[in-house]
Amino acid sequence: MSRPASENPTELELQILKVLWQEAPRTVREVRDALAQLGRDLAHTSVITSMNTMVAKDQLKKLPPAQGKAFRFEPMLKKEDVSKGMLGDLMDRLFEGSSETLLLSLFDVKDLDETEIKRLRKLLNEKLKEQS
Amino acid sequence: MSRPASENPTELELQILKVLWQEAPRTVREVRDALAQLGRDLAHTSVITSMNTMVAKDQLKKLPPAQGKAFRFEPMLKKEDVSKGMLGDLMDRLFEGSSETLLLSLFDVKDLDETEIKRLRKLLNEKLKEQS
DNA sequence: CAGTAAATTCTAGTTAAATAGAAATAATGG
DNA sequence: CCATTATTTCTATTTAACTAGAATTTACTG
Repeated sequence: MSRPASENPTELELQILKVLWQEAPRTVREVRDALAQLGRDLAHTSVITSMNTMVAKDQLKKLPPAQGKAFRFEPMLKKEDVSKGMLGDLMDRLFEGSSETLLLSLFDVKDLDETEIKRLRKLLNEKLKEQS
Repeated sequence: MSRPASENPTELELQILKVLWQEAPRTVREVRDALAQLGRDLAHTSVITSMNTMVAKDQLKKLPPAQGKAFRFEPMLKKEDVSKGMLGDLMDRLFEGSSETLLLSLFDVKDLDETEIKRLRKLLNEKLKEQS
């Protein structure tokens, strides 16, 4: 046996998805430029290769060219779903599915200041209200 | 160029670390058995190979045999640090470093019930208290 | 002390992920 | 309609991650 394909997007795939979540559809060149902007300077062909495998994985959809010859791509996954998947995965693998343990760990990650904690609390209160 | 080594432990490495966080030091056989218990049934040699690379990565430390001939291993990383690293990484990559966005996503992951939300709120309140 | 049982080391194979060049293709302006 | 230029397709390379067998080493037991 070998390494299994991960359920969630890989690092590059995530970056490409994030670019397309901002605006879609986009051509490979547009995506490449956006990645370069973020400091990920890839060859044009590398981006194509990656995006084509993403199409094969049903992460992207390939649309016919608008005016030129360049295909356009749009995301097939929603940001919320990917976030949900990745965070849920981490929660299961690392925190045994406990949201509390996760929150406790969040305290370590960033030194949350008072304002931030209160904002988080506010979120919880709103969630409580909308649920009852 | 090729695929870069990930900063954080891989899946198998994480499972091995978790076993050793429960109790250490342990021998390869003990770790292997614990993994099998969790449904990850690997050949003895596979576990050795993996644990040796973990030693090379300074994730584990190899201790001399106690009575038999089997080396014992103990974790060099603390659970809190790994959690911090992995969660922080996810927060940066997916939520642009925003703990609020992360918390909002947490709502999607699990349908938190009232009790759970209140427990989370309690955690925040305690954090507030200890910080002032 | 020799044989056995267990552990380790060495070697190797597979797949995923990342990257990119060469060749082929297609659009468009002169 | 042809040459240029951008785009895509095909192919290939590299490394990480995962897995495990063969050969070797080591400890204990009768």
